[in-house]
Amino acid sequence: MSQIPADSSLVDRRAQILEAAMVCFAKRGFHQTSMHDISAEAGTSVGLIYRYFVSKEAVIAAMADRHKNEIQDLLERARQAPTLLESLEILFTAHCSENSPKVLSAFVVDLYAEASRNPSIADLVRDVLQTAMEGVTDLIARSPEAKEAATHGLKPNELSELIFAVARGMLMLDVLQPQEMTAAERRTRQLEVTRRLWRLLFKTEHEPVYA
Amino acid sequence: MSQIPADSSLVDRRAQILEAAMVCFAKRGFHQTSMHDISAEAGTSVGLIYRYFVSKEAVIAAMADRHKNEIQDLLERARQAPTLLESLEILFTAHCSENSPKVLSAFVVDLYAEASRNPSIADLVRDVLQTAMEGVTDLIARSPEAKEAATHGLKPNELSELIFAVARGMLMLDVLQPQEMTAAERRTRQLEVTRRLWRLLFKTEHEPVYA
Amino acid sequence: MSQIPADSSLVDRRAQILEAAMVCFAKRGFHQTSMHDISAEAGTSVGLIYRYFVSKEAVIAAMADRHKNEIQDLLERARQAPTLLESLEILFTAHCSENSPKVLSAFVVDLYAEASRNPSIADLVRDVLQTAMEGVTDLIARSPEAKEAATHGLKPNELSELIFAVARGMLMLDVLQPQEMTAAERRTRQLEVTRRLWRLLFKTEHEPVYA
Amino acid sequence: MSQIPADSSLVDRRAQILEAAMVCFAKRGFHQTSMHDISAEAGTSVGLIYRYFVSKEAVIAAMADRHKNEIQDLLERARQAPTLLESLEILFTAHCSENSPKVLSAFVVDLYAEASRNPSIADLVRDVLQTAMEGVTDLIARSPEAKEAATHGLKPNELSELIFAVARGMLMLDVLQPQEMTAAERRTRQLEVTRRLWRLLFKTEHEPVYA
DNA sequence: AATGAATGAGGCTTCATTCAT
DNA sequence: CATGAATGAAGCCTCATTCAT
Repeated sequence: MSQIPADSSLVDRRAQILEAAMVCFAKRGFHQTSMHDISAEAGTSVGLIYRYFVSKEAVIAAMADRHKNEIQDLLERARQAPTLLESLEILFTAHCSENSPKVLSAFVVDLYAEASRNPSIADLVRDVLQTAMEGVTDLIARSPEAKEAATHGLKPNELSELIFAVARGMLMLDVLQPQEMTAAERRTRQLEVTRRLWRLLFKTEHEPVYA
Repeated sequence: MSQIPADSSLVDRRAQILEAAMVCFAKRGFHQTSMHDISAEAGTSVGLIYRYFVSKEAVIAAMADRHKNEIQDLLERARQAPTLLESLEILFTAHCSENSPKVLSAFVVDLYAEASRNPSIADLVRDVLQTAMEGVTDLIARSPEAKEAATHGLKPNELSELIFAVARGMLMLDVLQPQEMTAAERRTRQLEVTRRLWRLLFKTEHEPVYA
Repeated sequence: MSQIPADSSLVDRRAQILEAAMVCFAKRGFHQTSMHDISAEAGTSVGLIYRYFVSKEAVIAAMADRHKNEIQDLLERARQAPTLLESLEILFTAHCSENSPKVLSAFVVDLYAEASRNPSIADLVRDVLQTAMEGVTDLIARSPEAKEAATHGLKPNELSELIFAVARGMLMLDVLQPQEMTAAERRTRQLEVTRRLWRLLFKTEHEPVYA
Repeated sequence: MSQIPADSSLVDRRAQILEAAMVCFAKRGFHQTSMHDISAEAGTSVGLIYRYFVSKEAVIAAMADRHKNEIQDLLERARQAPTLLESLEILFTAHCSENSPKVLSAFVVDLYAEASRNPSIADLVRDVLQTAMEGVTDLIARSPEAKEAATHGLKPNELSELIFAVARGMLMLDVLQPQEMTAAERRTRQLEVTRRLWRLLFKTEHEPVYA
């Protein structure tokens, strides 16, 4: 029943360490997180991390890479959604999910901060962004909502740029929310503003019903 | 009663150190910047910093505070502008200025990252944001453009929220730009997208002419 | 009673590991060589080394012991040589041989350095030295060259002491030679000076012809 | 009375640390000596060492440099001696002196070991050696002992080479001496063999009287 | 027998902070 | 006021050694 992956331990360990690193990075930031913090969170020894990562730098890079994959998965899931607006919602509320922490706003902001001084991180983030934006541009181009509606003379990629700008801006705002706020509350706050743009852009009369 | 030295060395020194700190923080981030880095940039000794700031933490806090003042000054200047769109432009291109570095995108992103784990910074940033947004809300409320135009049924504060979200989002994008890009180029890039929203919101037919 | 496996895997493994250790030790020195270095050079796992050696210390000790055996073999071969000078040459150019590395100058110098702080190594090195010197003393005592010639009133063991001192001194010089120098070139350099002493001591008129 | 050097603290500290390093290096070798060892021996904090040396590597390099200076001083003192043999004795018994440890045999052997894998150390040691040998070659050339005597047809530099080889070889032997042996005893042992060569080379009938 | 994942102590280095001058 | 030498805790990383498989 339970499938055992061939290279289980190796893959699992890496993933386990990255999971722990994500928690620490989101909580304390890259450079306030010590290798000891990560190993403690992962429940391993410090030395073990170096079996899977050459350096702390490499953990950060791998983390960034994982983020890239998460976003790609997210994009894939977004593509499956029946309507454009639902796609956007999937894409832009992942960081307000109760579930296992995959895309956390504090982490993303830190990632951009890191990108500002680490060219290889900058390249990666730019790449993620471009892929995601192209995905959304594509979604818009295919979307009946966007087609029918007069989108104010804006081209799909221009719409996409605006949508991503607002999403990033709201994610940035998210890190200011008090710790007490639940994921659901934060999600509501995010969508409130973001949807306002979407409506505007796509002149939708009737909103889809979200769970 | 108490004499306030208008430009005493005390004030100058503080400002000089903060100026140096800003350069370092933008270049390396808060936690990669050492006190020695700051003192070297300021051309003073390490010990001197401790005469004006109780700790590194305090330098960061003061830095955040300086940022608050910068934003308030900016807001003041924005209020002087003849049109709403010009006001917005002043407000949201300060970080692409050639001049002495007062509002730098890398610094702002770092500030938000810091806010995500330092409640007192978070409070301050929230405060700055609220003040600025109220200012813009007010500008919108008074603006003939916003009044005349059908602003899609959105209230001034809702418009303001959108405008700020896009501005933050574009600032975040700014840190990804390659180092070689000049301030002017980055400014163009920022405005290109941001103005698209403004036009949309305010249905302006004819753009103001910028230099 | 107890069967001694002539070339059992146990013996081979040990030898294989020691061979690898010699390469590493000569290249990096005892204490810069990690157990992983040795296992990698030997093409085995780290754990395996601990099946044959109780600790890294033990590898060094065994290495020293191997050196002792090498020197004894060398001495034996030296004894077979037809003339005293040929014997000496065999003895004192082993470290300039192209062949598999058995006596390497860098290793020997490191061994003496180690001896200076590890009494058991010091004992062993002293022992090796004494055995070899006694061997040479004996060779001299039996040698017609040394007998006939007026050896300046020096006794065989005094001659031997001088010969060994110069040989050690030249070996020490050998480690300073640039890496590019071939074994043959280094050999020439060694013999040039060393032979000068031999000639002096034994007043040989006609040199033996070396290859 | 006591002269205070202008840049006392800076020079003193460096010297103090190097002095401590020499003690540690001679006792444990370069790579078994930790920075903590050095700081403890010097009676300072670990961090302070980094105010005067960029890295441990730099301490070793400075140490090697100090050695170079010591040898040059020694050479100068050797030049002052009335006879060649006295000069040689000064030069080749420095490492058996009771006084503050300036040239220690264990350190020198370690230095050669280090030279075998660190090209910049090798360069320095080669340089020291060449300077010293040229000095001795010069002393020989000027020496009446060497001139009058038939030096076996050997040229001054050839004599010098032999003398240095034996001296190095005896220094190497010195590290094998048990710890209990006093400096005086070791000195006697060194000279016993070394002088035998000198006598041989210079055919001196009457020895100078040593203390 | 053999492997290599795992451990954790310890080494090098940095850096916020203090304090004598 | 100002300096920068000094401290020592803490961070990153390595490595000898163990042990489950």
